[in-house]
Amino acid sequence: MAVITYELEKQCPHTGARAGTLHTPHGTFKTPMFMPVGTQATVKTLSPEELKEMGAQVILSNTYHLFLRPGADLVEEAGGLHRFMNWERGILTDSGGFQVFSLGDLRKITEEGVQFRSHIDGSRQFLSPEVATKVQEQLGADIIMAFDECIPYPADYDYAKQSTARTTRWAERCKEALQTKTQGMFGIVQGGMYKDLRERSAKELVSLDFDGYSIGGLSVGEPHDMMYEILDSTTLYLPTHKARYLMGVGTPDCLVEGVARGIDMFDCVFPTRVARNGMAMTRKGRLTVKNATFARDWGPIEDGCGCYACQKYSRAYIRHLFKAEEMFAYRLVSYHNLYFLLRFMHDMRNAILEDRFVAFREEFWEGYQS
RNA sequence: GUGGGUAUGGUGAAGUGGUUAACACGGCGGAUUGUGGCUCCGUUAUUCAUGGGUUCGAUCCCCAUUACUCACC
Repeated sequence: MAVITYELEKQCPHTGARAGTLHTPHGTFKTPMFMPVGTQATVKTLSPEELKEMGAQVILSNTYHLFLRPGADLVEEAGGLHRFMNWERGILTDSGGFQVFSLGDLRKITEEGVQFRSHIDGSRQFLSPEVATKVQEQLGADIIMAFDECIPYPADYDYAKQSTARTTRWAERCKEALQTKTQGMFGIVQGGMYKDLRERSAKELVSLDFDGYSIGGLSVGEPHDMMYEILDSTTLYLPTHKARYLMGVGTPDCLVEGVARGIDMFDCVFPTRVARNGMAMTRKGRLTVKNATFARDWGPIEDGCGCYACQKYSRAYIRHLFKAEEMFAYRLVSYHNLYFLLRFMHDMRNAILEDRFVAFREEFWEGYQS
């Protein structure tokens, strides 16, 4: 019996949208879901209590960062990530594959794994399917990710082809390296922007029988339409009885379209990162609270929002905090953005369950300005 | 009171007798999608304290005024 299982509750008859539940050792969660990102064993600026109160279910943390600091041994000694960071709900750890490519300097990739320099102290480091799996076992997340290579965009066909093939071989090695019986593992579909490579990657990973499937290498700079097309030609080959996770996607428009294409899980730094830069997310689109036009705006970030920030503080006050570079500014907008997205996913799920997802999608696009 | 020095955008400051007056910070916009709170991009002085003069031409040279500043009494 697998530790991570997905149960399909309802599928939209007109689109690929699905509502379901995800069973994990730390609880059963509702999908489609958005997973806040807590890179260094903390969702920046927010406490676990706050995350719970806004309805966060699974959060994502990071192998790459925790491997470098404080180290997997230390987290294991602490009793695992859940105890270390005081989060009793679900945790998913990214494998480090993406970070090695986006953060590490002087990386050298071989069949064996990736050599890179730490972005913290420049020291030489090495990650491979076996190391990443071992580290993630020590971290103790409910869901661990296979070690992959995220192909940049654009990438030529030959490179994408050989990289994707290697990611598949690495996935196989991750599966073999996995020892624990209390953690599930997802494989990551790659293939760049090439449909045939996506198909092949998906089919090969499915044959390895993972607990769920991630779609990686998207939202890396390609046009949205291209991403949607590739999504369509990927989910086609994924089993319906397992969770599908679109990595790194988190703007409302992409979430709606991702859900419409049968995605169950998403994660993204977007809501929390832009929050720290003074941008709030709303149903109508982005709102740059630090803009001068809000200097004397006494209303909340978003009318009708039930979040703590909107209940208690004005745009004018939050703008002031940003101009003064006060930390509370980051907290308030991070809170709002995550609350907004979690609420948004919740609403989408209900729409699917109540057979009105198509209308939900239409209404969304009518009111949203990207 | 006497003698000297300095006056350039919101701030700190470069600069030259001759088309569009550096740069930094700040301000104002924008970017941000498997997280450095970082960063990146664009924009921001019809004008060089005020008034007069020299000159074909003055932010730059001369005079006066004003302000600030240093030294001495």
